[in-house]
Amino acid sequence: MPHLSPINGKQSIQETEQAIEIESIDFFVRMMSILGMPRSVGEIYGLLYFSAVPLPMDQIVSRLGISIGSASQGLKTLRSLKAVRTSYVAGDRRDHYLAETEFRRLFSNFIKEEIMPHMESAKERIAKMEEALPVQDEKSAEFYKIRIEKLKRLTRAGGRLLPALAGLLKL
Amino acid sequence: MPHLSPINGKQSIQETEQAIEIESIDFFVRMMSILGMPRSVGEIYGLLYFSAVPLPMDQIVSRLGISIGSASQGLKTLRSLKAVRTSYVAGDRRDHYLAETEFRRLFSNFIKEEIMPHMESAKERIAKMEEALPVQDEKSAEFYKIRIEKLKRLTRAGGRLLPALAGLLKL
DNA sequence: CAAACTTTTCAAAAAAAAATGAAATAAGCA
DNA sequence: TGCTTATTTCATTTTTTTTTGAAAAGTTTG
Repeated sequence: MPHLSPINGKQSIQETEQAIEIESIDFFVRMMSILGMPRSVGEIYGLLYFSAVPLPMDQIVSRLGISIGSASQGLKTLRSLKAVRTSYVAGDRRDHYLAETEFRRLFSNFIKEEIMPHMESAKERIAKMEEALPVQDEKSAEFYKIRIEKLKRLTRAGGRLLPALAGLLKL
Repeated sequence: MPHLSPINGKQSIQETEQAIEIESIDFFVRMMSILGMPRSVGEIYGLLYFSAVPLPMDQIVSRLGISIGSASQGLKTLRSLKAVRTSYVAGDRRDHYLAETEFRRLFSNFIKEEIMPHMESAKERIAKMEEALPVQDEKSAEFYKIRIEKLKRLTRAGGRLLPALAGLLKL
């Protein structure tokens, strides 16, 4: 293992920053992957989260060693979740990106964008089950009704609880 | 499109059950995929959810048209989440599976099994950041401290809120 | 205990998801 | 406007995940 520290054994400021950056990227890559986001999205957010200055895309590309295609796609995703925003930097025509660090808002956007649309289509699917049901008139009909009712309660509860969740997140 | 209904235009009980089964499988395949579970797991649960009788694995295999490997794997996953349980059927040596339909409990198990372990490793990663930090002693140290503090609040809130979530699920 | 049946495991194949990079497009500047 | 730089798009490649199927392991019962 190469010797990276100064002779006195203390790590330089750059080394500290680099160590934190690595942990941050690791942290958010895993976080995002729980939420079903690709690695690159986690990497970009992790890098920006501990950057005091807004970074242009080419900096993101070179520091993370990812392709410009991935960076562009990842930033698009992060923008749509409002997890990053662009900040104007005088005398530079590139977009510069900054991490949005208010997790409550991020979370709320994620639920609205990524989860709620599924709840809608779930409701449609339950409606189809109910369309099919009424013909059924033997004893098993009761069983089906109960199971469908459970699904309805689940989606209703989900639809109410999930958007309210962000509010519960007292950070 | 082939004519599947009887001449009177009403659908048979089997057709109704099949229609509901299809919607159920569709419903849970999507549900599970939000939670990062493979298609086969959703299919199996969707089939069992609307089955009044416990089904043995070979029934699951033949009705879903999946391999026995997938079925075995999927059932293992579902068992570990306590989303299915086996039920004894007299005079049959095969295991018979039944869906657990109490979503509150399912949800709670999912969080405990799939989410909480990540929260633990997140805490370890934050600890590493704090180890790296103290050397840093210029003005930017403050920035890092604030960001790390935010992460700590996030993981703390997550660790408390997520396990409590199932309790909020009033179905 | 051995034959018949059931289930699990796991290497290989197939499918799905993500990353790449180059061409196309867009946007700022002289 | 034309030149330069920045960004997006998307067909292709790479990587990861899931499924398959057959062999191994495990069970039950005659």
